[in-house]
Amino acid sequence: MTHRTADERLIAKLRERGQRVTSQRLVIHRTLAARDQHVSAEEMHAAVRGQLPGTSLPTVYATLDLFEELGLAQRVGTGSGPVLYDSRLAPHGHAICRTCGTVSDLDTGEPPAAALESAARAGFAADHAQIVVWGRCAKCAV
Amino acid sequence: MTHRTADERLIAKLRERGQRVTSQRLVIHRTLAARDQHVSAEEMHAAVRGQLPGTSLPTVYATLDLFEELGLAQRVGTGSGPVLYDSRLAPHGHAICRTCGTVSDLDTGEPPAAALESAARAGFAADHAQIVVWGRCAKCAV
DNA sequence: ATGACTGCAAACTCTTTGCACAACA
DNA sequence: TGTTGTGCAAAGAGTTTGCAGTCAT
Repeated sequence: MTHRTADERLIAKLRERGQRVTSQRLVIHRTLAARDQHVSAEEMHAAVRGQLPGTSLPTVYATLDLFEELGLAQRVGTGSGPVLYDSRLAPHGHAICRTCGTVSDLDTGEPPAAALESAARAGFAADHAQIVVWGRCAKCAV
Repeated sequence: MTHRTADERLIAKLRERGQRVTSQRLVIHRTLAARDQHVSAEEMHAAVRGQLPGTSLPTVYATLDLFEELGLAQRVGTGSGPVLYDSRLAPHGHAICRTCGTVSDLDTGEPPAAALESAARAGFAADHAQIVVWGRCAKCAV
């Protein structure tokens, strides 16, 4: 996806909700899309400061939260260390190393229907599903 | 599983590693097993203080971490709020409400083979897999 | 012009660490 | 008796909040 179309999708979503298009939001969105990888708020802050000096960490947090609400990013809770935000929206999972905490992507395909059915049965309106795998990465293998 | 056999499994694992059997470990283990549900360290602390007053929060954290290493509990990172520990070791998933943060169990069956294969291909030694579903719970549905 | 957004600083929550004492082996 | 484990207090990491000023609309 080009900058142009990615920007336009963000702008459309913001306008739709009467929210403002700011340079911080544009830059953070581009940075997220360019990585196509999970990023922490701190990492995003560091990356964005290069392009837009003075950008604050609270703004990065607020913006990533906003993107999650807009469906442009997905939160990944690892259970240790900071929350990560992922711009890769196609279904995929994450492998978390118990030793070094590194998170890597997994090609897992669609989540099993049983999970979504079980959620629906409980009256839970699911909008995202992912598989999380725990273990030791190649580097940390015993 | 009775108290007796659950205790003995813990004791065996501790002895195996030359670690000590303390009343804190026994009580926390029983409390975790009795709930058969995800619990935060704070919740565990509150529950344990009733039976063993004076138990400290750092000890609860250390003990839950130890149980995870022993394979007696599983860490669940929700991405918002505290980490939860789960004593239900049979494969199941978690549904996390974006609004109220409540986590509920899902009967998801076995994790898809594709996920574990993808992990193995990357040299990742997986010991646990779970499905995480995001959305709105019945109470918070729009 | 006006209200949403931002930056700054401080507060807050959750978790870990350092150290002296207690208690399992 | 020798350590491992515990409690306490304090520090640390990550995230959120309050408020004054800025900027998109």
